Amino acid sequence: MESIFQKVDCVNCKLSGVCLPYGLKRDDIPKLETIVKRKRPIKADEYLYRQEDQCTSLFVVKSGSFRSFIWNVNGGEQTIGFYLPGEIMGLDALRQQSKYHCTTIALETASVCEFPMARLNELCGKIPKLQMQLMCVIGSHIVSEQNNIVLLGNRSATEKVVTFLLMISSRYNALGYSSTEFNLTMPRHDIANFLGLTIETVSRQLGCLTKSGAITIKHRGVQINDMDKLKNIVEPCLTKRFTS
Amino acid sequence: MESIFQKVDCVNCKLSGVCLPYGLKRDDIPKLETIVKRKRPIKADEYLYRQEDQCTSLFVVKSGSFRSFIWNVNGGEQTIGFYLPGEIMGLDALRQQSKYHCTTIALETASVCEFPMARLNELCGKIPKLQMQLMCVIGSHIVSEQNNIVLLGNRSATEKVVTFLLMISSRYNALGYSSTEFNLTMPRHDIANFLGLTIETVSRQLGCLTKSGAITIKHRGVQINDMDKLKNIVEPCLTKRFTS
DNA sequence: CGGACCTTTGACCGCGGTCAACCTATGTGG
DNA sequence: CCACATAGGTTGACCGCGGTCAAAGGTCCG
Repeated sequence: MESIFQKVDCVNCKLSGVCLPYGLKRDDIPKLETIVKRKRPIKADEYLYRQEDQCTSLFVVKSGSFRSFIWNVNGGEQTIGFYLPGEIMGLDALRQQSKYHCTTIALETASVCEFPMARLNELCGKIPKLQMQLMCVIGSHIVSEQNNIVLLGNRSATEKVVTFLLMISSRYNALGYSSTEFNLTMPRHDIANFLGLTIETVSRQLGCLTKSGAITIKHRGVQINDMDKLKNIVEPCLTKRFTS
Repeated sequence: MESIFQKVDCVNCKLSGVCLPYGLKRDDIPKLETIVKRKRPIKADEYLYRQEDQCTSLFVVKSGSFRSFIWNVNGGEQTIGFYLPGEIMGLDALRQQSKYHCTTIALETASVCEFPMARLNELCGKIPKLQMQLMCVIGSHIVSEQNNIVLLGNRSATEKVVTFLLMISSRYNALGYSSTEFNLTMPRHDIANFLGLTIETVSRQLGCLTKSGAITIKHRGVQINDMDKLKNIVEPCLTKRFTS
């Protein structure tokens, strides 16, 4: 039986600019590669980890996309985030010896790189640059969670949906993909749940945006026709205060 | 002129059980103490740091309480969290060389311990236990931010207000204070803004809870008379699933 | 081609926002 | 000590956004 782990090659990975090896010296990268596990592909709706699992590893999306959510006490779920290539998952695992605080599943066929926390911590002690990059990645994650809180705060349904589209757009853009034409890999249900809205409201908002000509929607496919119009919806009076 | 920094004594600090020195060997603690700055008290409404400031330090609340918020583009603010003694602030600073992503102000006269990131990172390389504890503290912070997202998701005004009271209650309890009688250090405006509600709605919800006998409110003072009633509001059908 | 699932669209209504008035606590100056 | 001002908090009346319920259209499976 073949190993489920594939050969790891961080140097030639397209995501090396945003992942943990970033900034490392050339001869430090092999040290990191030895602790990375690259699992076999994960199919749509398969669990990456569950809320009750002992948490031991961080994960970085290599391809595909994921969704994580928390079971609330009534059995319902609250989606807390979506993850695209290069993004880190399982940061609750920083508290070693504890359990994951959320469940993460694949939205489509996907693959990840797995970093066991114990060995990563150890390596951070030896490679200061790795420590710095880990902190940087964690900091970015915290900032993006703060942005989610702002998104869910005092915002109308229109603002939420538009902000969501713009967030996805800029994340694809950062990966080198088109910022104006992309596919939503998650069903409406997940978007609605994430935004604190209902499926119907999301659908209606997308309908309105389509009628206004700002976007074109075909099922999961999104095309942004008027980026400025979208930005003006979430930032009605763009002052000079933040033009830096 | 006297130094603005007071003598640091982590060993005798009441918060040592939740702060960064936790788990360290006795002779490692002085090393940490040398990098901590303890600033003069901060008065109500004074800034601890601002959104545009270069970020260089983490802070732990020593006494008093804080609120942090993000300016949105329209000039309004979105409160993203409240901080009680022992809680960590300024984690956006993990991305060194960047700027704080939110602004933090004191809700009342307060004091903090300041940990410069550069020196803390350095020390983490030398003291593995410190690295572990830092990761643990960061992990807890991330988990609590995830909980905030769940709080703001698909919840009614009643659920939000009750959850807020229970969160504050359990945090005071963890500090060794009463979980049933405490003062809210923030005005209604901040609570409402944090929960994505209006002042009037928060006030009405507190009014209803008072009428039902579950709580007694006197201005900022809260007394919880029926903890179970509150818990049942946010967890209507408490199944055996999570009784662990 | 049938069936399951996802998505859209419409009609209705209730929760929570908005506006306004009033109440309460605290502080200041005469 | 009271008169007054100010900020924070409460309460009521009204109404619109978005949730709920229902039904119909689309898409992707086998």
